[in-house]
Amino acid sequence: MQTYKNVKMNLENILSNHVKEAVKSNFNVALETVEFQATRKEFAGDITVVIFPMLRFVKGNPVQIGETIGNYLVEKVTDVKAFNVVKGFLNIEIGDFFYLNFFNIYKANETFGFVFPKAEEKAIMVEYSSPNTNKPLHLGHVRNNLLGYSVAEILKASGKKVYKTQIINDRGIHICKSMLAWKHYGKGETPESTGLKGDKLVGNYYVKFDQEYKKEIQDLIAKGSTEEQAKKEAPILLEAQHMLLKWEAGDEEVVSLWKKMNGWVYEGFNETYINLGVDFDTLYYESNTYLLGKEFVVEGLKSGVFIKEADGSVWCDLTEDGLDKKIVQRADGTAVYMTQDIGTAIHRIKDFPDVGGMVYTVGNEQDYHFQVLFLILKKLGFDWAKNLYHLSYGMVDLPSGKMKSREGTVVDADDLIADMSQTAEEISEELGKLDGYSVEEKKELYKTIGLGALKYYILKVDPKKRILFNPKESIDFQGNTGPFIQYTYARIQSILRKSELQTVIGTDVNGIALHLKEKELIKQIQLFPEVVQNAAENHSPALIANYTYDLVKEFNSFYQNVSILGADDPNEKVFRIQLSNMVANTIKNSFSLLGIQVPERM
RNA sequence: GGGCUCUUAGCUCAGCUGGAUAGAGCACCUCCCUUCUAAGGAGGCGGUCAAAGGUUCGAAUCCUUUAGGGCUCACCA
Repeated sequence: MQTYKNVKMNLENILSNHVKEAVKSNFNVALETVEFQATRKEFAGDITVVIFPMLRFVKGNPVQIGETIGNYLVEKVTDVKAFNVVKGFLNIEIGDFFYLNFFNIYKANETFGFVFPKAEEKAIMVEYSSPNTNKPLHLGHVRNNLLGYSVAEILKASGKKVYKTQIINDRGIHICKSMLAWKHYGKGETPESTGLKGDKLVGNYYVKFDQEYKKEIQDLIAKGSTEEQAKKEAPILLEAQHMLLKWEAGDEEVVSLWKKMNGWVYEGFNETYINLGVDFDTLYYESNTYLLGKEFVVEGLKSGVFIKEADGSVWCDLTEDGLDKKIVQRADGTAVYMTQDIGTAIHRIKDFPDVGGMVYTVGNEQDYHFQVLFLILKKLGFDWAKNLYHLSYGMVDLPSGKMKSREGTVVDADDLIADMSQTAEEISEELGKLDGYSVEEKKELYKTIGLGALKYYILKVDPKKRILFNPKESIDFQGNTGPFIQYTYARIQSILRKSELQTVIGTDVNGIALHLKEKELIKQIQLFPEVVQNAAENHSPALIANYTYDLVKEFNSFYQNVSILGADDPNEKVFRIQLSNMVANTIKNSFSLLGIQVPERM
């Protein structure tokens, strides 16, 4: 397994200088860098020096150069036990002491791989979720939430202070539509009276509006209107537009209905967030921020970043940067989407002065929007504008194609979570697992497993790629899946429980000779900090997911081929038990970055 | 049409500064439960890395062109 080619274990740091010295003393050339990679499994060795890049500076045969460096290292570096050269690759074998030493380091540091935030470093604000308040969350939001949450956790683990936030789109014609339909057809229904989740209830009225709207269009067409006319003139639509105006004017009745229905939605959303295991440190509401950016339009005009047209509209000319001209304020003086986002960004920095950058988790259909937004903020002269990142992700497709609310092919988030638990239950029952557990314990476990499957299935894919969400495969528990990894964790816990029952004698770990599988495991664990940093830099939970899978595969192979509790030497037994514990610990830490829980038994 | 982006095994995906014979899972075929949890392990089958050029000692990876898919180019959000 060779997932991370650029292995930067401590080894690399140790060896780098020695290799440079070897080249210096033998060839009288000062190298700036040395290229390392993990040794392929079919060759003996732990780490490999690539000789090819040196050929530009050192003249000669790569094999001979490799031999020379290898001899030097064996002689001078205690950790280097042996070497072999294949073509331009110098494979170095490391002594067991290095691994045993790492083993002792890890034992003393349970949060191995996590970095604590430095006080002087700026915080990062991560925005995700950001739904409309007129309908329930669906599969697309699930991807957004999981990605945003996970990236926030990964950034934390990499040593950043993080604020999680969202902007709630609580304003606009869409919520008026639900309100209107509820007023006309709702008969005073509430979540309590219907037993429905608030967001579901409001969503139903949004659908109801659409149905009535369509009916009215048909009626108008029957009476002789064109379709285009009818779409614009349907009474219910006009009423909704009127309602929006009243809302903006602060009409008491409209505002109180708006507050009531949005309140229902928030309660419903919260339930979904709790089920998904995501949370927020601070919230922003569009109804509070939509007017914000305007003062900076004035500033931008002063500094010449923006230009006012004859009709009064304000523009930002980005043609020199290869983009278009972008409107930032309408002729009537009202704010557009872009203005609002400018205002919100500035507002956030004012609220949290320790924030020095932001991550926006928003679908890739808005790539252009964010490119423009970031550029405008730079032009306005904010120093934090260079630390903005659009965490852009692809759509979630179904085997039947795109999700379309009109065609009823939208996968509801709550239904999805419930389905996953249900399937976890069916499979577990069939396998006869968990016999003798209480109903509550089982229920909890099914949820953990079902959610583990869902989260892993979504997070293991590179964010920028589209996901094909195949319901059948997403609940698969074999192979590269969340439950498979959870299962391995649970199995290790079982080993640890059993090991407690046995009297374990001996703790002298230093005397033992390492099995190949044990070395592989330790190497994989050693990569963890590097993977976390890499994932943080690339904003990619997929790196964490695939790393964990590799680790688990490595462990399973170990588990099947090496006796843990039945080791001959008591010291070896202790070592293997503790090594298993290290693996479990790493799985747990790694999965916590994906927001996935690990069960003690399953 | 302009811009951005994706294309790797039958299917779903890894492959991170260019390195050794391109890797997993699913599916299909062989083996392995009297041994710490078989939701597991060992192996087999399966590839023109969309296509063609170029750069390089070396390209799935970088550059150019082409084909196909997606997104986007509103005084909507």
